[in-house]
Amino acid sequence: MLSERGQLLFKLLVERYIADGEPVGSRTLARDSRLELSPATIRNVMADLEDLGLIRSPHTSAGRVPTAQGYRLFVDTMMTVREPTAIDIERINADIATETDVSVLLARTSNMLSEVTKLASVVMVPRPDHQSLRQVEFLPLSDNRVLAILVVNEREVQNRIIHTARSYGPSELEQAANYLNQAFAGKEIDQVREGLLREMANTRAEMDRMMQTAIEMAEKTFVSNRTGDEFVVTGHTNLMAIDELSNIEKLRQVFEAFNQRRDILHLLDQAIGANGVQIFIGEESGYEVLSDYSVVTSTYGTGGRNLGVLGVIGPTRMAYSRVVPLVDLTARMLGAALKSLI
Amino acid sequence: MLSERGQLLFKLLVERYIADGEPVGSRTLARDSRLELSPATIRNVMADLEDLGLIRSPHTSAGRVPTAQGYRLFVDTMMTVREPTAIDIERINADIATETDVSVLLARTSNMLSEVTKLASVVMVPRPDHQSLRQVEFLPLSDNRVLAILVVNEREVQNRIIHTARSYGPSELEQAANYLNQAFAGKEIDQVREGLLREMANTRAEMDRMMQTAIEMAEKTFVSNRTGDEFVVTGHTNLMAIDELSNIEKLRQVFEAFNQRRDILHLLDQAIGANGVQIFIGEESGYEVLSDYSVVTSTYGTGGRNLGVLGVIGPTRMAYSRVVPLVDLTARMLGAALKSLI
DNA sequence: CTTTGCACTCTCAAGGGTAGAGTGCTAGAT
DNA sequence: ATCTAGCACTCTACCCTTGAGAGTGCAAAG
Repeated sequence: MLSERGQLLFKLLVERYIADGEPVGSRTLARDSRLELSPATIRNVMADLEDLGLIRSPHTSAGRVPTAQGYRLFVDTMMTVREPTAIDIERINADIATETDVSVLLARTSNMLSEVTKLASVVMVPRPDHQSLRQVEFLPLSDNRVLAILVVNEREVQNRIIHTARSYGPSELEQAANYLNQAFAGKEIDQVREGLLREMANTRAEMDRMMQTAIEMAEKTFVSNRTGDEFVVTGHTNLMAIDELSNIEKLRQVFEAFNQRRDILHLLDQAIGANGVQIFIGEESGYEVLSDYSVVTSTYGTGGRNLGVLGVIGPTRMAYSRVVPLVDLTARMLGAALKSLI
Repeated sequence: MLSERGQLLFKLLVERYIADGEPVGSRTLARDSRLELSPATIRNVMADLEDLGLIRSPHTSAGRVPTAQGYRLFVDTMMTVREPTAIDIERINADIATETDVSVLLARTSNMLSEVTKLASVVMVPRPDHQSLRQVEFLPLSDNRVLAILVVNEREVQNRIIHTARSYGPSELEQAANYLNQAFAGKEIDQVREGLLREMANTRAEMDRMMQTAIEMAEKTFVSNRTGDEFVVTGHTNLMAIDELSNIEKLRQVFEAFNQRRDILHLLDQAIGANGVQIFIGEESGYEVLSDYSVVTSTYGTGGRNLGVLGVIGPTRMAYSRVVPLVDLTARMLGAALKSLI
């Protein structure tokens, strides 16, 4: 179905096109291939490749460029990855290994990745799949409002302002907090609410004022706040410098997609399922806006657990052989860095 | 120095150019002006305006466009502001008046402003000029680290992780927190540290273990964190749709400026000095990247105090008469909204 | 002071011509 | 059976020209 020679020439063509960005003609390919074949022979092979849907001509006399399907074959079976240079590794290490604040770390990783690849980079912020309560605290504010401070997952602080039916005094709130801390510390936050409601049913009759306070507070505090996932984008301005993407309207749509967040998140969600590097070429991502773009993602995590996804977005003819190992390496180093922090 | 007629025609020219984006010729202006003057006469006047540096021709046969100096004169002395439409007011109100979370409010304001003006919008996040401590809490973490939670300015929660020389137990930390809360609640955070150091000097001899703990905690917790100011940018993709800015490299530089934040912050800092709406035309902003852009800002605040700056960035030929009142209105409504929240 | 008339300049879009690149096909060479 | 050479053909990109249109500045007349 695809001869040895066909494969070789196809690979060369893709590499050449990625390097130059110009459609590749038979003469060029003949020269490159060192096969001592005439351009005419090459043309026959190229005609076959075109029949297979791997390459196409932008117009009659303009060499060939890979199709999305062609890129797919290339990255799947014939790409020779170029290991990151020592300089790149050093760079990645310097930015990732030293940072100790998680959210700064993620931002910095994204930044580093977009600078090293010269593409737009996305790092998804991990959504903790469990939130165990460590401590809760209430402070009265004016106008029947209470500030609730939760410490969750050992070190993460959340706070929210809750509106209450009546005003509560400091000591009432303190008692309620004490009770909740004692009864529910270490429990999953989702379970706290349930637990309380059960408690309430059991002790309905003799419920004292303190318990009532605790229950009102908890009801309003422990509402689920599965905040929609977040992600960090950096280096999207790099895309403006890439000449074949200078279709400004198209570019604008992609930028809008970053802003809208919905599509990008959905795309990243797809990627979090699989382990390791994944490549979406052109419309494989499922989004029309990305038709001229490819997305290279990798999951990152500590130990066996996937925490999130990171990746880059660039033109379909990005240098996969360089980008893929960079994304992979970054993901692994980020995972390692997080391991020591979480 | 500038005749009545000169002024009239100049104003017409600017308005026309802002509306169309095409250089304005003498014939067009003659028709517009309803002055019953021939184009030739108009030409003479235009020659004068050109001598004054208010307008210029892009090339020999292409009508005239306002210079930066021209825009300056226009906005200073002859612009007739168009009051925001009821729809705009409604829109602004809907987005601003209902939000109760400050940071969401600012983001939403920026978003609304860029949508209403179709330009890029910036809202600077106010830096509180005082931070009074309400309460502090310590939680032990692993590896000689302690999580400090501060409640500041009545309702704002900050937290930081501090590394300590030895490990502390929960009760030690609780005592230290109790002491600090009792001694320093309501005080300026900057003063807490000083106060503690003084205290330490006084009681050097008989300092007990609890006090030592309190002091170590406080030293590490109350380091100044005048976090550099922040701002929110939205709608910068709007700029891509404006045809005269389709010089992609230039646009890229402006986007980079948003990312780098330094220049934009400095620009906003300039604006926070003055009260009310300010207009920076072209390079008046002091930044070369913004040479084809104008910036319209306004300070916002509650009562007499300026809390921050917001504004829009767009092409020099933006519709000032519409944008200026919108920025002004937004700033005042944001100020009002904040008043009820702070 | 204003207008008319006119020559001039410049841009923009359309048209035509050419060079170059690359193709597909066929017929002959290996 | 496979490869090559030759060739006619197609298409783009670039350059040049050309003409229309817009707008100008100037001089002379109203």
